Amino acid sequence: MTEKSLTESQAREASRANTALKLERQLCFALYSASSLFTRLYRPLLEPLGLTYPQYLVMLVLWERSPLTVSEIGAALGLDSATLTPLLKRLEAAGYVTRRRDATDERRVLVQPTERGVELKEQAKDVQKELLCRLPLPASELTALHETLGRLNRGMRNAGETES
Amino acid sequence: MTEKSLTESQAREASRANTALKLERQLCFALYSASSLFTRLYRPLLEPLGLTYPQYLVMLVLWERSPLTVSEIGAALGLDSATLTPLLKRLEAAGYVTRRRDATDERRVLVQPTERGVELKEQAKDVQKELLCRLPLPASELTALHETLGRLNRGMRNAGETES
DNA sequence: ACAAATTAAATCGTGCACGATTTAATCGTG
DNA sequence: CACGATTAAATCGTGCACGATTTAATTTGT
Repeated sequence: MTEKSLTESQAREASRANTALKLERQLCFALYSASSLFTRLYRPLLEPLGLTYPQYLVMLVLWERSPLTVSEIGAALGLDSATLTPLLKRLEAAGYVTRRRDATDERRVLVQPTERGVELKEQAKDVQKELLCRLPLPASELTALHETLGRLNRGMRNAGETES
Repeated sequence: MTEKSLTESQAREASRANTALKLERQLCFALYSASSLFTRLYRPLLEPLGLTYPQYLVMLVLWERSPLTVSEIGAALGLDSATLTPLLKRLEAAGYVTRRRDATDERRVLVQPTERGVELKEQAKDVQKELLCRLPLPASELTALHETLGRLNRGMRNAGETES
């Protein structure tokens, strides 16, 4: 390799790398903003139900299957007991869930929607309908986004487990 | 419309609506998880630099252009002074930025990387390279994701401004 | 059967996010 | 010029997120 070709090659290589790094920086902003804005879109609609966005996510999990232990909810959302315990206590205080020790294993706490918590599911559907109207993308794009995020998330979960 | 056809039509309609609502619920999880996992992937790499992820985002903004006022940083990231003021004070305490009142308008505070803060930019590039390796998607998919998120974010920003 | 290891939840400290309010500087209009 | 309106940042209170530690129940190895 001559001096010149080496320099050119290095320049091309550096340029490609810089493009990739720039894309990644843009992705930082895009992902952070998307998550914040999505939450912000939900907040005023959830407020009348007395739910914050993380509380809503927990209720979504519990509406699918219950009772669940704190750890099971945590596995579904990627949260630990330090975050969930106080959140669940607030949901309990609001009358939306019950928390009780599992009789067969006293270490576990079983969480389950109350009757009021189950009723909330129907009101939440109206919120979801309203939000869908406000989302500016066609369903096809939302599906594509969901799939891409799914691949990304699976990969990131692996990267997290496999790390040194 | 006969009883029967009405019922069938309604059933199809309800089914389509339920599919859309389910997609939206899945998107809630996917977006929330993606943002959390992305942050979690960055965290151990940023920790040696003494930066949290939000602090890193602020530095990314300041590396592009500075000095900026608190409001300008806030506009770039969708954050208000209640969040930024303490964060910037921590960055200042770490020696990465300076904060000073704008002489031409004493209401504003100008924020600017210190020499140390500028040096950090190079170390951050190594972090970005490392993270890119750990990301499980090809550049083409990352680009597509960035574009889709861009459309979504523009739309959500409008929806937020236009709301009742 | 029992001690050590493991597991589940709770607790503590720090930092981010945000609505609401406060303080201070600037601007606009009479 | 002056005074009310606006703007910028800071402050306060509440809730989420997470690393690290603690407490208590269960499991494992002998």
